[in-house]
Amino acid sequence: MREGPDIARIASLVGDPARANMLNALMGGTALTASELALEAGVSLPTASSHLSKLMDGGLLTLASQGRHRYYGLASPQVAGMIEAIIGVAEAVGPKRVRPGPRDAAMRVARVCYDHLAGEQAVAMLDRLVDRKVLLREENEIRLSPSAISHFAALGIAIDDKARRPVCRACLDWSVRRSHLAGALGAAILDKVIAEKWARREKDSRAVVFSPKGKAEFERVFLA
Amino acid sequence: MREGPDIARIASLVGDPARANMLNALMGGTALTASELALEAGVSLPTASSHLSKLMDGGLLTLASQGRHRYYGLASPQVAGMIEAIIGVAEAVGPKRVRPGPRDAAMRVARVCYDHLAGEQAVAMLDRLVDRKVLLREENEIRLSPSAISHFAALGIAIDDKARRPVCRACLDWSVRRSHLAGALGAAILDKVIAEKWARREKDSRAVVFSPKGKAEFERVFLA
DNA sequence: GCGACAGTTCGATGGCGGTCGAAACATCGC
DNA sequence: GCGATGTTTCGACCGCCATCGAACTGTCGC
Repeated sequence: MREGPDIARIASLVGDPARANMLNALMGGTALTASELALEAGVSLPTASSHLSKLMDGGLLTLASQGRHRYYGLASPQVAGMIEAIIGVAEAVGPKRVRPGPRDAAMRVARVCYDHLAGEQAVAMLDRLVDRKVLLREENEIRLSPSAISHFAALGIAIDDKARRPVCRACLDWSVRRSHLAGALGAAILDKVIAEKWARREKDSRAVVFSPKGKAEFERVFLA
Repeated sequence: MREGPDIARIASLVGDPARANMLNALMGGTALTASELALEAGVSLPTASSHLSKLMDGGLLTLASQGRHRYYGLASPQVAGMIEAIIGVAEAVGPKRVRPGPRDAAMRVARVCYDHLAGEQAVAMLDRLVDRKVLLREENEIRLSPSAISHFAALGIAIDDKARRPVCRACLDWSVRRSHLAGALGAAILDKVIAEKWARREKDSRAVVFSPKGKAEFERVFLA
């Protein structure tokens, strides 16, 4: 009966289907407006608004007002991590709806996780960067090697290791059971993958689909 | 509106205060009976029973019947990991009830996590075992070094690397932000700590409190 | 200024689910 | 067998909360 942190409060926020759908949508990393989230969750605008204010109260979301638009996003990578953990259990526990459809398969290969790349490709990339000693992996933390800054600069990715946000972070993958690269660097790499049009984001999904040529380029640059 | 795994279903199971208390209690690692869990959650027996069957349906618990006793335990380390992740967010988000009381402080130093030791002491122990190359850490996995079996045998811990359960696993700590040792070996070490009376489990809490002498012994053996 | 659009607040409704007491069921000790 | 103890099932009650329509607030374009 003694209780530490109010875990039920947090979990029940995620426990409503409408809110869960919203959070799931926000796992894509881009902040969304109330109307978009209402559509995503399949509820009316007033209902969505009520849910959003609850999620705000609970500290799970951040809000950025821009004119008459209000963009909601996940409050922190930690929240994203929690949701991934819940997804992991739901996957493991409810293989009832086992339709490993094309979208599901695509998700395993590559998907967006908050603001960086996840999935088999992302796991392989981190492994390779560590092998090549561009990044140094120690326990669950990842650090830049001395050569990292010039290495990424050559790819057109500027690393600002003075920024408040950690440059590298390990993020556990739920499909593969290993880490991929999160943090500012992970985000920058995802940006590059999209900007170079190596891959495009699947509409209404976290899946990231590489074009044949894009895949080859990505592998040449990050997996060679 | 498209949905992958049923995340709301899982989260709502954790989202009820009574069930959250039960799960929290089971994070201690020992399986408990329905009556104990009812007491823990502060509800009547029928209510507890109903909650327990829901948690079973949801795949979060396992059940071991022994005569007229029925012992409930967490279904998997993955479930334990999810709960730790939720606790982490609840801690981060709700610093309203900031009473870093003695119990909380003790929890940070050492506590039980499912069936193994967590907290600062546990993190330090894993670091040291890796430094001494008894264990090998690679990404998020931990492996035995060739010398590990004899090393632990000398401490009275037999390692069965043929068993189905992984011997070593990394488990992320929510207080410290790094890994500690889980898996069969982690469990065996916790057993030893308790059996040697180096520490005792705080009543009704996950905290593990070392005696002065026990702490010295533990540090001599694992942190030297 | 005014109309259009984005979003929130209010009020009323409905249903799901948590709650308990009583009774049924199961297993133990003897 | 019998009573005692642990546990689940049943039935009824109650409250909370998700839901929506309508009205209100705020911001933009012009």
